Amino acid sequence: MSQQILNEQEVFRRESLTKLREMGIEPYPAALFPVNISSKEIKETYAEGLEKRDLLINELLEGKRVNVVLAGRLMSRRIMGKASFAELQDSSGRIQIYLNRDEICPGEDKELYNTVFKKLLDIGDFIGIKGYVFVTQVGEISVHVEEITVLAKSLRPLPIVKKDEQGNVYDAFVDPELRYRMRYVDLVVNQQVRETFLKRTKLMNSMRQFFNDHGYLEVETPVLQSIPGGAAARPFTTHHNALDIPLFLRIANELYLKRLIVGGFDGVYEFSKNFRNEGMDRTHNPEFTVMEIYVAYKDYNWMMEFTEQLLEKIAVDLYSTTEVPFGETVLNYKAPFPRVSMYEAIERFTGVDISNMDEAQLRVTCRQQGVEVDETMGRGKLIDELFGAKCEGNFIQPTFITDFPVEMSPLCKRHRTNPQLAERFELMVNGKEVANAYSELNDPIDQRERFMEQMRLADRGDDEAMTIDHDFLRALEYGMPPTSGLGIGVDRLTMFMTNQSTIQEVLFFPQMRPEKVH
RNA sequence: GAUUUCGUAGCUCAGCUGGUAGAGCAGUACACUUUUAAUGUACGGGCCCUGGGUUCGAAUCCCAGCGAAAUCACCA
Repeated sequence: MSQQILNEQEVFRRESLTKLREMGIEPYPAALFPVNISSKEIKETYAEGLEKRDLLINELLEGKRVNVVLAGRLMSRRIMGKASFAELQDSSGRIQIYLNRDEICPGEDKELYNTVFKKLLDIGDFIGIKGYVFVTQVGEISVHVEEITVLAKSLRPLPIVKKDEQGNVYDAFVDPELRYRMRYVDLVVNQQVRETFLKRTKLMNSMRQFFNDHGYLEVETPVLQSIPGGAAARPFTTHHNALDIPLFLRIANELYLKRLIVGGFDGVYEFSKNFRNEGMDRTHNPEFTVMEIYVAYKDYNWMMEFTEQLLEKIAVDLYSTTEVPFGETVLNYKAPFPRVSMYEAIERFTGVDISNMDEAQLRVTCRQQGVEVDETMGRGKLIDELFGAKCEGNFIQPTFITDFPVEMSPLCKRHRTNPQLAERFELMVNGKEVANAYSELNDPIDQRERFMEQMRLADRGDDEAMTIDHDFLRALEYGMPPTSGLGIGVDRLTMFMTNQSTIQEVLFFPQMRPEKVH
């Protein structure tokens, strides 16, 4: 057991804790506190229709007196002798509270105000108050406190962020390392961080509602998989002791959802935490969330319409408009979105029509366009590189890119009119991929061949090639109806919908190197 | 993985060409019965990320390490 080294302020707070107990006040009481209103409800309910003069003189208010019980953290104090103002922060926001010594301590004993409130309580402590609503001389809706209860003592000083009348913020808690490592502090102190995460939840709820309204079923599929399929990525590996087998954290849930379509469900979706053992940067975290949905008897054209309706709904649910600011621009999610085929996109941004080129011609074209390529790259990979380098970043407003090379899409049905292409689209927003969808490959023989092709790639040294999943093939052999599937990067979509430029800002607890202990 | 920048009080930050530390907020004490970045007076608070080196002397210069951020590379 190592001795915790306390700074001066932590020592004071522990002393206050002891003194509270000596006074017979339990700093961590067990009983519930009968909260009956939130700070936001008070402000919304009483904001209108009350003349401040009417309310200022409390005696005049006897008839309209509004008793409230609320609780939260003490976030600031302005002590003026026998009266004090403070701010209480609950999950809905902050409200000013007013304490008067002789009202809190009606008898001779003034300890509760003089000692407990003024000395032993600190910023960050949880308290409960009972009192009534009033409006101050300058018009701020406040709570006049009649009873105060200690609910939980805070032993560490919070960063103090102050704001002036113009809304300028002083001493903001901004160090990203501290904010990510101690997200709880970040959330207490930075209102806008809290807003971002509320929007994230709203976004996911909006998606759920959309899918449920269509009658699709939310399901759960295995996170621990013995064959990490459905995507091309390096997995995290683990081991099951009882079975004595290696297991992998899923890199995708696609193959399981398709098994459920085989099983007879019309539409299934899952918010899937996926895990990929790859690099981290401002758009990649080792664990991340993808929403995948599979709908039977549909194709990728249907899915495009479904996707743009979904995105439009999300924007409206979050902002009551389809226009969402992002960085310097405004993204407009008003459906329909433009559809651009990959060949068209490449022609638009390079002036070269590659639709009839073979591998050798493509390699020359790439080099002419200044795209680095090597001899191991096949036709599909070359097109992908060309698109990534020359086109991708140009699609700022929501745009569907359609008809990818079939080699890059081993789980996707061949295009109905061009067997070199796949019936696949990606939704690009702000130059980044947000969603990916297929007319799903349901021909078991073609699927087996595609897996074999992946194995050949693996033998050639492509460590991202997919592993063959025999049970999945068996499922397809029983028959999967024509199906369209869609995957949406929830973290990335949240970034775009909340105007954040790093994934860390939309994950409560982004992956960090372990903190050093000393 | 590469490059660059950063790491000083609980928080936000100063600290020049080397002379072992400052401010604001927060804290402590006192005053103050409607303040709101409350105010006034006084006082505390530092392994200057860690470890080496150069030097009479290092927060400062050099090297290494640890952590973070940005850019690039990689990456369905």
